[in-house]
Amino acid sequence: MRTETPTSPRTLEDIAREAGVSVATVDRVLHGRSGVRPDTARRVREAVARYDFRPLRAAAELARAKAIRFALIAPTGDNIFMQMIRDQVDELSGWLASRRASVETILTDVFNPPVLSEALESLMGRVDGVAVVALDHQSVRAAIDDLAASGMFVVTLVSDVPGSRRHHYVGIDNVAAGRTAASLIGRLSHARAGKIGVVAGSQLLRDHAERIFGFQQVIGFEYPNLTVLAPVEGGDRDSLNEDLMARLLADQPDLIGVYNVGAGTPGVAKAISDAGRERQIVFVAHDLTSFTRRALLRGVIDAVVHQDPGREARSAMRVLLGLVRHEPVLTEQEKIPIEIVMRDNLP
Amino acid sequence: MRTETPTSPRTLEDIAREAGVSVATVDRVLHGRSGVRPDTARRVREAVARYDFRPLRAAAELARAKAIRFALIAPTGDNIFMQMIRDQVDELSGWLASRRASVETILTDVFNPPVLSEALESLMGRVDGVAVVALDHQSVRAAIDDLAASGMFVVTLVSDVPGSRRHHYVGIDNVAAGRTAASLIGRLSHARAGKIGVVAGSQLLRDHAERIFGFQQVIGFEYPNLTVLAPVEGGDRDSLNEDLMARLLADQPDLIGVYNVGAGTPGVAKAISDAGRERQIVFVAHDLTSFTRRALLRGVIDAVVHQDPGREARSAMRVLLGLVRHEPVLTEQEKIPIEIVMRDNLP
DNA sequence: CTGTTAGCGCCTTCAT
DNA sequence: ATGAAGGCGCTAACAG
Repeated sequence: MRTETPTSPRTLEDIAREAGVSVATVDRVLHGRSGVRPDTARRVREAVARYDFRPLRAAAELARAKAIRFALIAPTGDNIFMQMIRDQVDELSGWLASRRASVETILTDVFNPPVLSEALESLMGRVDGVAVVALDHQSVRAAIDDLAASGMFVVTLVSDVPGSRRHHYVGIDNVAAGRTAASLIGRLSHARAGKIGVVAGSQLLRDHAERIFGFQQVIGFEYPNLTVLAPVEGGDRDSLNEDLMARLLADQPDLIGVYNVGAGTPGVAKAISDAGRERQIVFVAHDLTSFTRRALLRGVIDAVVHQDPGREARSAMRVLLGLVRHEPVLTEQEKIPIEIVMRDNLP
Repeated sequence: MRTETPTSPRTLEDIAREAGVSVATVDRVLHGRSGVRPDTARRVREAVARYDFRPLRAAAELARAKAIRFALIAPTGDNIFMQMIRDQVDELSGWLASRRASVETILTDVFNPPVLSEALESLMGRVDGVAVVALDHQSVRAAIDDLAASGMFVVTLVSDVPGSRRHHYVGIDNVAAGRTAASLIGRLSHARAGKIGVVAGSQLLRDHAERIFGFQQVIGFEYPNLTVLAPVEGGDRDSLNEDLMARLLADQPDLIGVYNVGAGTPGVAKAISDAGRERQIVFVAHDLTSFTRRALLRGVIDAVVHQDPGREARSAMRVLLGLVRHEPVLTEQEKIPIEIVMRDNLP
């Protein structure tokens, strides 16, 4: 049995001949430009439909070919996951170059609203699109809206700014990610009763806040045997996280699970190891890095809730390029899945 | 702080001028074609390097532009996952058409080696590349080798044929998938002791055999409390699977987990539900479908080991197109991850 | 061994 | 409202 998808047969010129008009007119109809009598437009559309005509992308690209400039705004500092994002974007430079496009990476203190919004504003008129790891704050939202209003394309990355006029968000559904972490801890803790510690970077980060929300929701509804302690905030830093975690372990003898919402996982892990509680505590963290990979293999971490930085980087650049070229965004393909990584499906 | 990736500045012609040669010579060097004196080649390469020159893809594509034909060989029958693969490939027809390419889907009895290899042989000279869901059998391997030798590109899909000359395999690591299923069942069964049932389609299918291997390995080494029963084979059919599963449940009162390696999950699920053992048995199956999605939500299935059919379809077509155009395959980007899907990270 | 040149299919002024 | 024609950058056939 066979299903065929024949090659679209002809070119603009064939369609033009078929419809009894010139190529320029076909082009106008194809791009919905004005200046075509409704009647001729119809004839053209019919010819297009009859042959299932699709303009050859390569030719269109070549004919347009203008240099395009993008920017990536990402946090300074040693957050490994953010480094991976930056590296992955850098690795796209070849891909972009062969399309007459380029990215410029701007590192900034993302935790500081005025600094971040100034970095955004500084791009006005200098680039065609920006991908930004953003804090969800009034002034940041305003800056994004400004840029969008000026005709620039804005994509939020990893953490969203929902109220804003950003054109697209590239990242996981963080509420669902929190729920996922909760059900992992719930199911891996064997119906024992006890307390669950939550370590976050800052609840001002929308992704962190959303994860905590989803986490509490599922534990609260489905695991009455478990109690979620109030989240502690360590600013995504190892040293602070280690102190906070050590105190938690000392204060809560019946702690049976830990959820680290943000970065700084090595600090949390160290405190757990130093307390000699590795095997007794179910530990779920985010994002696969060289550290979390080793910790999974050693059994310190039980599961990682992951988002693929390579995929996010590619998606961001692909979406920006598509927006600039007025191509439709394939939402299905651009959705970033929440990945559960345990020892045996380590990629 | 800023990192810049400037747009590659110029065109073939600029490089030619810079190197004091003609565009044709630059083109030759760029594509490693013969007929260039080593010395001039060096000068060209230097100019290319100096400007970090990248040829504009769109122009190259346009200049080459030949119609390309692909085929997909997939199983007949009502296997939902295979339907999804077919649908996803069909949905790429627009993407392909705008690149002067097309796919033809050929349905065949993949379980039958002679039929499958004949279907493969029939493509000889008719298409430029084929993606095939293959049985790992002597005659199939021979057919693949024949096609490859004739200059056709062959990609195996979902299930690999390792000994053959196929150019690429698009699909998950099935041994790792089996290990993943095992550690899910092991960890979700709360250290209880008991038996684990395994239902497969056929051990002649390489993917099924590999999954079983990985599964037994992990349960054997890491969960001494669990015993894996001999796999039963239901040919991926619901009705047969249901019977087999019902018998298993009747015969094994201490059955605490079930791993369904292939399709026909509804049959297995029905037997478990009818026996009233939904809550007591840890059930892990493969591939997210409308059925497994509902079963996850209802709690009948505890976890699904998934591979994304859309991603596989796109990867297969992208790789084939790349092979035909002699572009390098980005192995990193084309790797298909093993996804763990539980209720809370349902996409 | 190297250079010249005519396209590839579409977009975009500029005329009409 | 419509058409004619010159590019866009690269490839490949043909000349030298």
